[in-house]
Amino acid sequence: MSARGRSGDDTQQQVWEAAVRLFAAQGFHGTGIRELADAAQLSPATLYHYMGTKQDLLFSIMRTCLDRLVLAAERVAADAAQPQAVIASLVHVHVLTHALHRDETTVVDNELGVLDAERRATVVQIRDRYEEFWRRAVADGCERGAFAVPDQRFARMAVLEMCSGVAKWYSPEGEEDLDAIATAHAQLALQLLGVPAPRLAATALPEAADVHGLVEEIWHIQLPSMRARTPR
Amino acid sequence: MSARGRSGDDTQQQVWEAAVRLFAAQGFHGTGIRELADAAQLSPATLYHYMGTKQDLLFSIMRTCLDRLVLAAERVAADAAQPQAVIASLVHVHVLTHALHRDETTVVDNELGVLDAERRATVVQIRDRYEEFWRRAVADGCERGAFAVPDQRFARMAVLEMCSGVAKWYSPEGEEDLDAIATAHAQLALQLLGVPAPRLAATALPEAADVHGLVEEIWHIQLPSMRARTPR
DNA sequence: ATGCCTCAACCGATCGATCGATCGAGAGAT
DNA sequence: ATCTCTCGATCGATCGATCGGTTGAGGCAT
Repeated sequence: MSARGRSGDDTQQQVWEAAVRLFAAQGFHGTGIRELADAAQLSPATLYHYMGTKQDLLFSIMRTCLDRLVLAAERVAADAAQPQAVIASLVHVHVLTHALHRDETTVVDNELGVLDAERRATVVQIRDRYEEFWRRAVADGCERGAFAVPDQRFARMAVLEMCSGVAKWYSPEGEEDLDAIATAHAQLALQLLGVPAPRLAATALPEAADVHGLVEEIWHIQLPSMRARTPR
Repeated sequence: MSARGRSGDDTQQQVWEAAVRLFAAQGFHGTGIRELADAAQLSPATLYHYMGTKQDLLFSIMRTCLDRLVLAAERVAADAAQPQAVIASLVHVHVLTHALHRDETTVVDNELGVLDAERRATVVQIRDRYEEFWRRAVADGCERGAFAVPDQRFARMAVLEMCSGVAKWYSPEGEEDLDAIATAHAQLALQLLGVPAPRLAATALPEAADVHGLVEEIWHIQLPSMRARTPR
């Protein structure tokens, strides 16, 4: 299928990984074409065969990452019924994936301004679709009296920011179990939303195994068997 | 004091403002020397007289911004006694200043990786000193039984992220009153920290006027007289 | 099997533009 | 006379992107 070398798919993935790593570490404008080509083990000219322009590459990264989030949110929202359960699942998925893909998160969050107006609008639209799931979950919980917040918009942005922030400090070398982190953040999110302590204790948090299956399918990854998925 | 033109202090400030605006909008590497000089109404050579190297300028911006935050946190921590009041004041100051100086916040948060190792370490050290005030406030509240969180570190990072996030969506053209936003976030932070609703209602939130004085002094700005500082 | 064709994969060389930074010189104030 | 401030001109390096051209595997007719 190819002339001397890796298959196209392998190369495509190497370009993706190199770009995400370098863009996250040094920024889009801080990463040169030659540097990117070296990291992907290609010549600059060959790199263009795969990525189009540099901005094309950035755009495809952002689009892919956000599309996956939207897809996951659709599934979660379709499954769970109680607003608390929806929030808990959204938080679990968000925290899990943002911690596992810190570099992607960094790129999506920091380099939006690099895109031209048209592409930025496209990306923002996908992001808004994602946030819409959170908006509905918060509004739903408030209507049913499950949540109590001074302002729904503030609360939504606060929960989103606090979950995305995990990508800024999480390190896989740390001792914390990822599911424990996700569960703790689900609890913090529900507390932020004004769920009283007694009712919080009675809330059934999502099964980690269910979330894992969803994440593994959409992100095409194999989660390491995490500790204590089914306690002894 | 100068040859034909503004005074040195004025020029310095114009460089600061141009740099903060451009670095925030296009990133450090995305902003050229000539572009920066144009925005500050200087020639590229004159620009170097004021900023040193480009990275010197970035470093001084970050240092100044974070020093102000630390100074404000020291004052707040010295004034208030109850952990709830400390958190509420920290949140109020943080939200107020991050909303009023969105560009500074963007630069400090996004361009840390640009600095060389030594300067980055210096900046991180100041940031850590700031976060230490939050750590103590959370720990204090937990020890006294005022707060209830699954993990103090997670809670601290969550509150910080949610407050900083205001800079990402706040617009001065919006209808919301800044003090109302800050107060709402103080309430959300206390809820996140597990303060039960009844006790929260009984908590005295900081007087907006006090916080305003602190902010005006440290940031050298004049806050517009805000609506309903003393409700009729 | 053999020869031929096509096309994705790949690259050395190089384009014009821009990058960050510096120099020496001049202008004006003290 | 000295010092601060100003700038046009220009440095070498690097930028993103494109060019023409080589390679070799897979398909096809013989």
